[in-house]
Amino acid sequence: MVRAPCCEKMGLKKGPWTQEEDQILISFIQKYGHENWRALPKQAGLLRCGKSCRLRWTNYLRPDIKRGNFSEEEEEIIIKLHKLLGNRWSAIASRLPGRTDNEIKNFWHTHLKKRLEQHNDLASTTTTKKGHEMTTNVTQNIEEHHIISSNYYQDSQNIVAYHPTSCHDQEDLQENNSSSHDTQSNKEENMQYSTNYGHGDMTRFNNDMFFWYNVFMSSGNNASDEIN
DNA sequence: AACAGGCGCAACCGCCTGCTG
DNA sequence: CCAGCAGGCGGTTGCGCCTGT
Repeated sequence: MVRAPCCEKMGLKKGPWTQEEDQILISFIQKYGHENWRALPKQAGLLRCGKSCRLRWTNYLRPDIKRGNFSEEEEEIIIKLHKLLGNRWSAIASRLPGRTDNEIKNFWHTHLKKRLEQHNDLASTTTTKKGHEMTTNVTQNIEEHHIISSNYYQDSQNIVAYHPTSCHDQEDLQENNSSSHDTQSNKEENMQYSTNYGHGDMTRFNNDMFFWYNVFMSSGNNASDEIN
């Protein structure tokens, strides 16, 4: 399949957006919406490609974007969800109203990644010293559990992500807030464990189900607080 | 005061997926 | 069923700012 030519081949502008461009984009979207990103810059009189406009809008100009530092609660949620979902930033962002995938991705790479690495170093030395003594920190519980759960992920041919049905209410709520979020993540929200667990795996399945249910409920509570 | 290196973040790039004709 | 298009996603880059020397 041949890829459609992008900005650079069309003589369109690249790089940082000016205030004027922002203003044009905002007022155009407020008036006409953004049904067709590719046609939008032409209609709005912007020398940008549609992709660039979409990015600028979703990551920066959208009115419902929450700017500023991440709260501790948000950090916790990101860490938890990253353990669960991996680098699927849009899926993580869909649970943090007002935060964009780009923002979360940046925050992860600049703050949390390092912090967790340090934390892991500490944890490993602690474990060496104290054997299996573990704190009751939720993150550490996830750490342990991830070993099992990541196997489910890796075996994606048969096993898909598990989300408790109780999360669907939250998803429904968030659909209004983040309409731009992908069909992929929505799809995943609706996924259930497949029935590929063998009979002997059902205990593990139930334990995992219970564990992740708790994780989601605890993070979900925080998220719904944000919404309400 | 000047410089170098690191950091943070906005923006870009290329691939993937879903939709449509 | 297939090709093309548009939107979305995650990885990466580039640049301005900050901090340490």
